[in-house]
Amino acid sequence: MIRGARQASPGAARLFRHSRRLCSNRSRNGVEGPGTGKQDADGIHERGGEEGPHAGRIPPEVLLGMPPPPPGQRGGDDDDGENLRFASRYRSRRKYFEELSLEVDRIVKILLQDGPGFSARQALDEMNLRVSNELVREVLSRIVVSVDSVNRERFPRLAYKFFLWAGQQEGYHHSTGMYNLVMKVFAQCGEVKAMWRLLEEMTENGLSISARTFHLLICTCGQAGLRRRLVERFIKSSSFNYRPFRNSFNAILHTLLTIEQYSLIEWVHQKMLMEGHSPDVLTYNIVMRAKYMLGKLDQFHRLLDEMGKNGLTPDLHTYNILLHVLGKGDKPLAALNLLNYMSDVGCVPSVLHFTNLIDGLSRAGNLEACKYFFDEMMKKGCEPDVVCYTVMITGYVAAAELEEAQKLFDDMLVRGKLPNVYTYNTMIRGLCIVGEFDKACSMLKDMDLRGCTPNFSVYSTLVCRLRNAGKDAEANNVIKYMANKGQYLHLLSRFGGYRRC
DNA sequence: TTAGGGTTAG
Repeated sequence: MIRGARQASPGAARLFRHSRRLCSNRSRNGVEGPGTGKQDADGIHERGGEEGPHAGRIPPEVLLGMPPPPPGQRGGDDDDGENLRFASRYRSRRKYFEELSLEVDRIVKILLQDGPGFSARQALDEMNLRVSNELVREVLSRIVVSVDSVNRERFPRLAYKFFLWAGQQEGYHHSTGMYNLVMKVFAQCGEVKAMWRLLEEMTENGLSISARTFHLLICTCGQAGLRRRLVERFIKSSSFNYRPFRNSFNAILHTLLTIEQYSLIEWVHQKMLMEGHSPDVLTYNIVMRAKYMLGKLDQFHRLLDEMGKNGLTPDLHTYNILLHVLGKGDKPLAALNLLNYMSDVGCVPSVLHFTNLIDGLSRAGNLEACKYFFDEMMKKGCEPDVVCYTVMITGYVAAAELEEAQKLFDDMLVRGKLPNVYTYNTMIRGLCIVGEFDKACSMLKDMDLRGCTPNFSVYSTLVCRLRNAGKDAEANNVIKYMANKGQYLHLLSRFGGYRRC
């Protein structure tokens, strides 16, 4: 047993599981199911011993970004040579990734042993590795996904030790992406000062700074004042890799949108105008979304007008937000006109547009219009997907029309659309609302049967609703069910014993 | 990381 691994936290165990995680069948909600591999006494999963086409390693077709050609599909004498070349390339790439994965395993083991009496640096030197971008990225990525509350002091040090060592190897230079990965480890562990030091180092080394760097840093700024200062720094920075200036502003605005900093978007937009940079469609779309989120609908419409006056043509994103706004404002007729207009100007509405509209209408409580557009969408040959179904179901659940919700739920199964964790959560909540607790509980099991791993919210919804209905025994059964599967044990305390939610 | 859509409760 390696030293270091003996005290392995679940995060340390994940360091070894990560490559398998990539090749395992992830559940539809993106939440890991319980590990199925063998475990040793320390909780570190052994490699191998699995069956199936993806056992133990990243499927090469995933890494290659292309599927292997199905046997027989590329037949014909002329294709034989190409098939052979493809197969050979495929095999050599697979071998490369298998070897890479083994090297990463060894490096991780060495890093975990680092401490008094063991120099990880020396052990890494002795490996005589050829350091590549892929190798460094994979090691750092494993650390990123393995950080937890137990190792959050140790892992940044290990990551940085490896990062420093790798940066000193001949023929290898850290890229912006690699700095971002270490920064991500620091961010996860609250090492804010270290992140800023890395930023300085990137600048000193002449590396460009990306929107990702900005994203990582802005998330560490707790105060609005700090966020503004960071924005200013990025706008002025010659190493920020977006030029001309409008693109720098747009990159910043877009990042702010992803972290829901709507007021800051307004501020940056004003700054952009004051500095004389003209907005483009992307700028308008982002700022309009921010205005909508802030409830400033008058300004939203003013911007829309202004956009047209400035000669900018709305794009599919503009239509998306506009349809949602019309739906939320319960304006189905205007929405219908807009959909027709979109088709006329060659921007054919997609399932996303219909979903956005239906979502808005459902929030406005106009289920009749939701159903109308849902049917219209299908008439136009646009197949509703799981999100669209879920939006419709959510509308019916909100109106406590469970029969309709159930019909849609059944319909999506018939049409081969698998419900996901959002859909189940909504159905379970709806069934609880109308007092159908037995059905709600059986739906939880149905999820598992269909390979959809419940997330903690699903359990939480069910437990809280059961408790609020005075069904403490049933609630405890759900908690036991969850615990028996070994899921979310670290969150068990949130249920707070036997009290009501 | 220059883009789109969905749940809940805390």
